[in-house]
Amino acid sequence: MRIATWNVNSVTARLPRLLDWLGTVEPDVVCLQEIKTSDETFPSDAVGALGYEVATHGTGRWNGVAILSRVGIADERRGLVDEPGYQPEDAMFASTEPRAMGATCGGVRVWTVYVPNGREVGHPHYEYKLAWLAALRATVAAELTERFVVMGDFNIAPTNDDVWDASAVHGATHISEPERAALASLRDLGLTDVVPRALKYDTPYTYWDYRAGMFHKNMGMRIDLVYANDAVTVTDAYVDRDARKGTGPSDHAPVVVDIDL
DNA sequence: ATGTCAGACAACGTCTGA
Repeated sequence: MRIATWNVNSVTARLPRLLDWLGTVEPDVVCLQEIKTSDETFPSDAVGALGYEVATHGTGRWNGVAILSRVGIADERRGLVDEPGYQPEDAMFASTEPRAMGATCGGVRVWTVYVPNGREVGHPHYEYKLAWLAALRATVAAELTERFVVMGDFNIAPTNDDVWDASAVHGATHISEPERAALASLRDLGLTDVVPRALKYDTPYTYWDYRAGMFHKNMGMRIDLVYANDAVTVTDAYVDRDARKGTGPSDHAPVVVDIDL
């Protein structure tokens, strides 16, 4: 079975590329992030024409996740256990955002996650990020089944080797010790970081900023991660760097993983 | 590194977020 994760940075803007990519790579299950559509406006018909069932968790302008599957979708669950919300300074209340959902596809319990960015270390959004990761851990702990995979845009580079230049990263988010400790805490549940092959260079980065020619200089980060338990046997994993090339790409490349059941 | 995107709102530019 082939599973994949991709932050598409708007499924509407990316639809032609997404459809081409589905036809070429032929994944069985795809976790999407930053769909930036509501459940009602997700292009389910276009994706469905390729044989995929769709489950979405989106509200519109920002965030949003989805699972596409051609091996069935059951037991959908949206949101985390006691999920924290974000409260901007000018807001009266904190509100939760559509950043996580799970479903059982082809005998594997699959979660797609879009971890909050954090903005800057010490920013309220950074505290939100850490609280959100704690809720993710609690959710995963309660959800662990025989075959389990959580994948998505974690907005954390697990080690300094996963960043082109650790000293240049924005506001030191993505590389801070508390963020990395949150990843380690997830692994402590029995999950393994499935590190993909790079298709070019020796660095399996998954994200390159749109600006300043970062992609062509290979100044990127590995922040799109696949965490699987031991019941999942990985036979191959790669970053589909080709999907970051050309006209109108997302700023993230997909991670594609082949597993034996 | 801060050079690009995307979406919403009401435009034909400005804001927010990444």
